Amino acid sequence: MKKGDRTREHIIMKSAAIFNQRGYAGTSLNDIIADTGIKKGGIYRHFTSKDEIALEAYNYAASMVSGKFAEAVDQEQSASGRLLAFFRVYEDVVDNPPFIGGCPMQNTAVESDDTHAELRDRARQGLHNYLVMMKSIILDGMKSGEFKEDLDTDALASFAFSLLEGGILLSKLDGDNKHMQMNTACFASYLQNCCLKNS
Amino acid sequence: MKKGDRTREHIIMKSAAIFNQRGYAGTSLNDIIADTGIKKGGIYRHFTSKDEIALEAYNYAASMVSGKFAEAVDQEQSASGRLLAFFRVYEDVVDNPPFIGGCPMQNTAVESDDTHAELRDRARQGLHNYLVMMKSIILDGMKSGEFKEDLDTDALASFAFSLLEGGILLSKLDGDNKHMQMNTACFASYLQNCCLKNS
DNA sequence: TAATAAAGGTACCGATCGGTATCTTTTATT
DNA sequence: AATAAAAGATACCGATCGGTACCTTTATTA
Repeated sequence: MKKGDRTREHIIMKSAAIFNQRGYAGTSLNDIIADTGIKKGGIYRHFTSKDEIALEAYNYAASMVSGKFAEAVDQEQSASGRLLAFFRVYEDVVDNPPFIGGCPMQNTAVESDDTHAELRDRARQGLHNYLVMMKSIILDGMKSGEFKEDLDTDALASFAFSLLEGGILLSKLDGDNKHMQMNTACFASYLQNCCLKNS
Repeated sequence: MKKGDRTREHIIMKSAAIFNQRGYAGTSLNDIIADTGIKKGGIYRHFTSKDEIALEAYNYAASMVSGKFAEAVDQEQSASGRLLAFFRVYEDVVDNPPFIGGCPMQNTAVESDDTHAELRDRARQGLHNYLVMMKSIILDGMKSGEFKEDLDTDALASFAFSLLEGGILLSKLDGDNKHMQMNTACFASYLQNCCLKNS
């Protein structure tokens, strides 16, 4: 691996952290210069524009989070456990989120939905991927006999993911993990009382 | 009412729409000038800074939404109906949100949590107000016998509000109200199966 | 209607924005 | 070790940023 490639990765990692905390419009090249220690000329050797940095940075941040999701899901056997694993990744969103600044999909969705079509489309694609993952978990649970057979997979996936993202929002804004914790407990009891076969 | 006061309100209304769509960092004074038709000198006669405009604009947008919440809640008699009324306000978040750009609290929370302390504090105060409202509705439902007596009001309020905000996020990002609709249905069935007295 | 206060427009300020041309230094290749 | 290629720093570009001084116009009051 060449020096330049390592530098490029370094820029992406550092700027991903800044973009995920301050947003696209709220991040300037001088912020990136300050955090990477690389001057403007050095940065623009590896990227053609701020836009390109932002897109690469989003990919990096999103892949970090999805890696932690996959890791948490793989540790669980039951469908219920796998759905709840998503919540565990964000259980300490206040002090130890899977990526600094919180959920990249959420941050990008909220900032870019009306302003930056390319970033919004990536967030949208991420959303679809997660919903597909969750629906697949739910379907497995139905096939294995863990869940009732008449569950609406679309509805349950949207429900779970909305609750997760909403919990992240509330806990980050309040500076208190309690909202995530209570949501996780409520979702667990919902699965128990409304989705499990013997309920 | 003097001319200047009307102009000030006009600036606040217009800029509230811009800020709620593009965010604080993403909105420039030239954007406000373009939308209001008032030149910089005219604007700065009524405000001391972009910050002051943004804070007033947030108050305006937030009050618009909370007015629609109050209106929707007042139309319902039961505690379940009142909780579901919050969802109805955002049932067509894609094409007809209570305020253009979506939920001001959500937008402000996500953009300003790491960057603009004053705006973040207003969003945080708004969150607390809504949670208090919801807890009060739940408590009323418990007292009236509609709800079980052992409900955790904090948990149910966080749960409901998280689901609402998460649904707004998903539906706006996806450009499809279905997530809000499914969440509303799921929440209704949760109330039915887990909160009502005879369940 | 004349005087005065309020409101808004014009033109500018220094700072910062994203981006580029060019030069020097470092790295990799032979 | 010599040389070529890659990487990074410096210095600049025009445009736009938020903000202000000052002047003209419009409302308001006497």
